[in-house]
Amino acid sequence: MNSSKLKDVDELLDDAKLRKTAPRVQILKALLDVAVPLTQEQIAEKIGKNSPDKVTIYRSLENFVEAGLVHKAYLQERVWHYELSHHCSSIQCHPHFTCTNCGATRCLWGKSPALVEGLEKGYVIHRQQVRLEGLCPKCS
Amino acid sequence: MNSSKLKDVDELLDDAKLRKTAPRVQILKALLDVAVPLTQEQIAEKIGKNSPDKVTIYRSLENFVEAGLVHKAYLQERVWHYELSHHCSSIQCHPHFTCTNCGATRCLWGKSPALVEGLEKGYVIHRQQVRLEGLCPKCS
DNA sequence: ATATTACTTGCAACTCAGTTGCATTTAGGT
DNA sequence: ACCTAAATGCAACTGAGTTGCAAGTAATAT
Repeated sequence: MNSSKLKDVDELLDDAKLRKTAPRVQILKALLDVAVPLTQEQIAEKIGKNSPDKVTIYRSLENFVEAGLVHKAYLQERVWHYELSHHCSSIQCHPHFTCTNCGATRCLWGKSPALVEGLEKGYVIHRQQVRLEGLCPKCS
Repeated sequence: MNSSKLKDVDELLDDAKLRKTAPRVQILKALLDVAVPLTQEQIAEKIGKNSPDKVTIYRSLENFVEAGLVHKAYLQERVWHYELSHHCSSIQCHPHFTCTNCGATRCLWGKSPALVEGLEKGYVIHRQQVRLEGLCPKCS
């Protein structure tokens, strides 16, 4: 926790017009700390023993998603991962690469493929998500 | 159920070196019948009242995935969807478009974006998945 | 054709990420 | 300081998918 980060968190909450509560600050700081998407469980672990209840974490994350602060992605089986959406275009987040051997995930900033084209008239694309599976340098 | 389809199913199972059992034939026929990915529940519904147990459906689908006959995709929240993989490249299935209003899903055959490039040395891509959300012509 | 055996199936009970209901607490305006 | 809508925490729930195990069956060997 450093002061510049705290300021960021305050600004994020202000801009999103969300009340500044302890759990929300804790959760946002946890997300600011890392460069990869986290699950509810990982966030709780990162915050430590005075972490908010898991229900509160889920609800806060949902608030953040509604406010556009956070993106939600499926990376591994049956678990949501959350990450800050700052620096993502609204229509397309960066791709995620997950190693099928060690499970590590990497964000591929600036490597988004072009948006799918050629859809019939009437289709409106709100979001494109790209997920990659394979082996990371350690495991290949 | 028509004979050409039955023949297809037989061939698929033979080629995959899987035993020809009633549940597997029923499930493969259900998948051959449609052009969109189905959930376990939708498959059971499609087969009707003499559908195999849901455990059997899951296990058969898993067998098919291992054999490369079927692809698995997350389209909606927390539910796996399964579809035949015939005519998919092994590294990249076609993208899927899901309407956030009516929930309908469409397969975008032949509209795959280029594979993500520029990964650091050592990364090996086994699979790229693309998911689109937005509005379909009926809902836009 | 029958026996053998490894593979499959079905049931019941379980797991676990995520959700819901509700009583209690708290942020932020008055 | 007070008030009220919004946020929190606990306990109980939901539902997709899984596991263990006994019973059934396809494909092979006899």
